[in-house]
Amino acid sequence: MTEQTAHGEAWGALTRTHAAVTQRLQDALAQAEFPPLPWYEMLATLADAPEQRMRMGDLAEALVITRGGLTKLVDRLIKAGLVERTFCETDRRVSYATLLPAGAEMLEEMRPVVVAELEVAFAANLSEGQADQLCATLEDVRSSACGAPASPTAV
Amino acid sequence: MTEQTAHGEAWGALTRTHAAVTQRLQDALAQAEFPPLPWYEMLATLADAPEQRMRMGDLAEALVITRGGLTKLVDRLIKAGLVERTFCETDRRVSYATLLPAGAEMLEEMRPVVVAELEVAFAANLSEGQADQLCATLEDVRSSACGAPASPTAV
DNA sequence: CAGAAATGCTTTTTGAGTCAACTATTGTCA
DNA sequence: TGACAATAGTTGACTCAAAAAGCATTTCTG
Repeated sequence: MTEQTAHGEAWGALTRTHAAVTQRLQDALAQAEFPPLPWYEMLATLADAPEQRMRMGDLAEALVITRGGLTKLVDRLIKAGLVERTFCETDRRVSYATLLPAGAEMLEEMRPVVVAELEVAFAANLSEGQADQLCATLEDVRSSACGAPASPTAV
Repeated sequence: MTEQTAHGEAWGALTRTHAAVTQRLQDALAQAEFPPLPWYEMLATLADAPEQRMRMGDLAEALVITRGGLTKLVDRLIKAGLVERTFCETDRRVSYATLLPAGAEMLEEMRPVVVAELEVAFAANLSEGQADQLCATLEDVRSSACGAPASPTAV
């Protein structure tokens, strides 16, 4: 009766599955002597962005980490020569993380490793349609979770 | 073309959804001035266990953290008087984390908060059947993810 | 057009978690 | 039996990330 509800079970499954897949990706990257998973996610996100750059705040949101955490993550990627910090002409508060050619190269080296692991994790027991269905369901849950809290702080 | 594959999308959805629900639970507990989520998970896991106790190694696996991490987590719960460390008569290497009455009480106080948030996150857009389906699919993915690596270290 | 509020990012601090090394106990097998 | 390996857990050094405070710039408002 840990959670006793079906939703509790779903929550547990979500946690365990996320942990298992994450672990798998991290292990695969580490074994190939590639940078850690957050680096890959950042490179991949920037590669998709217009002009291959993003504002710090937007990037933090995309990567699901705090702004403070992103600042330091970007620092590490800069030190590795994969990314650079550029600035906005019209608003001098904002700074961009901009993908460098070396970062794009690294991304292309890492991508097959990540894709292969995802194939194993997702494709093994799931049809194409099931994967799409999973996506849709998860997004439903996510959007629900982003709403107002259930416990209205009471009085 | 971040991931360009359907599985990449599924991976992204999994990550975002997990983060959103986790954040929601953490916020709700913090606002109610309750202990953090890992404490709840530990209390709930122990409450389900036979004799309300578990070996350290098993508990670590159930909570998806390392043994070293669990040792310290248990230390904190012990300091809070919610749990105690007990020992095995027949194998003096093993120690148990054992739920104390105060821990069981705390669990019952926390449970409604967590359940309410999970209801909102999962029940809002999901039927009962869909939730079960989600569970099953996630478990499939998890079991696939626990298999051997895809990139066979090459040569 | 000042002064105040809001925005964007960084810095600092703090705390939790991982990893590797270590102790203690039990199991194996020659 | 006695040495060696395997298992269970803890400890300490380190890394990573979150939270809160801080600084600079921009926007809003009277």
